[in-house]
Amino acid sequence: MLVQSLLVERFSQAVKQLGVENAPVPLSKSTKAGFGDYQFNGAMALAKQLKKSPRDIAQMILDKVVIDDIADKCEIAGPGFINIHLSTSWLAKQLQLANTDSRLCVGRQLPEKIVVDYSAPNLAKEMHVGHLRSTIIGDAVVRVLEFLGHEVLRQNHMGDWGTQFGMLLAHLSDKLADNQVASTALSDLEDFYREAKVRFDNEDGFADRARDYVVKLQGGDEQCLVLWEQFIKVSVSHSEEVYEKLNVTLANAHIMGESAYNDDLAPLVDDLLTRGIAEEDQGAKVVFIPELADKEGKPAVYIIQKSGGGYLYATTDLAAIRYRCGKLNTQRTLIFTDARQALHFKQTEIVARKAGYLEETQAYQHCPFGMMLGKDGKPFKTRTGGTVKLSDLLDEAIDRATELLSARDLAHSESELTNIAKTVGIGAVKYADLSKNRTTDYVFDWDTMLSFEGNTAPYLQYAYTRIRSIFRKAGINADSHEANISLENNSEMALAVKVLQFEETLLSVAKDATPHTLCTYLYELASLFMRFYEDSPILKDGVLPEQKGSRLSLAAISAKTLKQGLDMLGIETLEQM
RNA sequence: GCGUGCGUAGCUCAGCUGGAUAGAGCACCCGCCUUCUAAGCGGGUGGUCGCAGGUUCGAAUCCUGCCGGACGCGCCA
Repeated sequence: MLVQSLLVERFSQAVKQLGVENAPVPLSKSTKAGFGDYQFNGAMALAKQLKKSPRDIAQMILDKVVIDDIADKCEIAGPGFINIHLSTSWLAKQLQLANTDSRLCVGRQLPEKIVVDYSAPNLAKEMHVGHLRSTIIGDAVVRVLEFLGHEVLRQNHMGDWGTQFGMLLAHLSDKLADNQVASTALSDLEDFYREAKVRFDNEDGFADRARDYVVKLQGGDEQCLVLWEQFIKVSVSHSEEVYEKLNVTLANAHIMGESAYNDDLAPLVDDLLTRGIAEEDQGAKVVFIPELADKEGKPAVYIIQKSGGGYLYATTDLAAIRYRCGKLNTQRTLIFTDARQALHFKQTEIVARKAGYLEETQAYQHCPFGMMLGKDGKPFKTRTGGTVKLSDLLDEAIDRATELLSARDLAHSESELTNIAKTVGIGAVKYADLSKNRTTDYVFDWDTMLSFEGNTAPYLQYAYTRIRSIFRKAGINADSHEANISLENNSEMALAVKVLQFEETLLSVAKDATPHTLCTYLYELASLFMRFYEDSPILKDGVLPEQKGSRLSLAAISAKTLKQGLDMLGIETLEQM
């Protein structure tokens, strides 16, 4: 149900009848509870044009607008606002429809084929907290897009082909020669990387061997590839552990690492050269981009092949576009990486469009996110200067949840306790990250990240368990409870309006790739449910049977919406906590 | 130097196409558990929305300039 669109439609009809063509119809949710549910703000803007006072115009619009079926009353307020109070019976009817529909009356969009490129860890190292954002924001967007009916192709553009692999492979080959097994040698990737780096910097001849390995690897040397595959296999299994713990939908099948495009790099450079899009400059193959010229008219430079012959990530990303937009024929590509790469993707898009790898109808959307900073405002590091491993953060979250749970006197079994701690802890970490606007830098703080109070995932999960508990106690199946709804008090009304705003929230998330708006929505929904819960008793004595049925329906649709919404954030719900 | 994005309560952050008295959470203060889970609810303290102009009936939001710090700008990804 798209309430706002419906109202916009009605009001634009009315405005048209005033003889104004193409006037904007500024209509939005009301900013305050006393101002109705939605407000129309267009009367003021029309005052000059129609040479009438805004309040008179508001009255004229009210005379024309057909809205009696949706709204109980519309009133003119202040300079000429029209405050719309939705009809209680209409709201009740919409809620009932949603309550009996498995999709909560959220429509399916015209399906698009969409590639979502996210997570993309560097396989040379272990995943650290910085990878959290790309992974879970991307995953949430994927889930929303799929729920809305799109065909989504997840692609994990893993960093599995860089220069640093020479060093790592040289080190690994020595370890294996010492009869070590790859999985034990690589049990801690951070340590392994550090050891290799020390040797690279200090040990005679090691750096040369490392460089040799790079050349051999990119040249397709058999033995070298075997070694590489062992390394990748162990490293990928590390990431998979994290994905599993994080409840992320990324799987093995979604891996499309940098190496996957290796064979296409040389032909791609050839193609751009022969078509005159790229040229040689200072020994390198480059594309000049006049669209991004500086003040003196000097075009930006986009290097696709180094003077030594090596390829860069620009080449790989162009190849990725060729594959996704050419072979897979997708209509939209979403890429989640940090904001520092914004210029690179802008240039990549320009070049790809010029070369025709990207058609005009194909959208290419870089979805940047800010850096994670420490409390001092500098890039986040541990006290010793290293990064925080993602798996350590998640373990800490589960530990703190376990601690909190055992301090409570609840009759949970050991296995329930483990499950609740995991669900709450992981949920809290994910929500802390997802609830922030992704585009700006943000401060990492253990206590904020691992808080279980206020605007957090546990709050949402708790609201859900409260509802489940009511149904358990009443012995009623929440999924099949469809009693009539009648909205009688303010908290019921407010909750009802919020429930019906679910679909417009999802559309906004899908359009802008911003899951934090879904977080805000769910928090407001849960918050309104909590208020309803406090002042509208359901199972207590003195509640009339119809009232009980209606309130149970309201609780049921709230629970379904919460669960569905949390599911799209990749956050699990619980029956009890 | 040029470009991108940012500056909102003590802290962490929302604030969509300009709308009425700028909102949450945390922290702090005061209330609320013999009846649906207190990971909760109600109330309170706390703001020159970086500064100065401009556009507008109306600006945290749009434009310009300045200040502050962040990131990026030819062989890393």
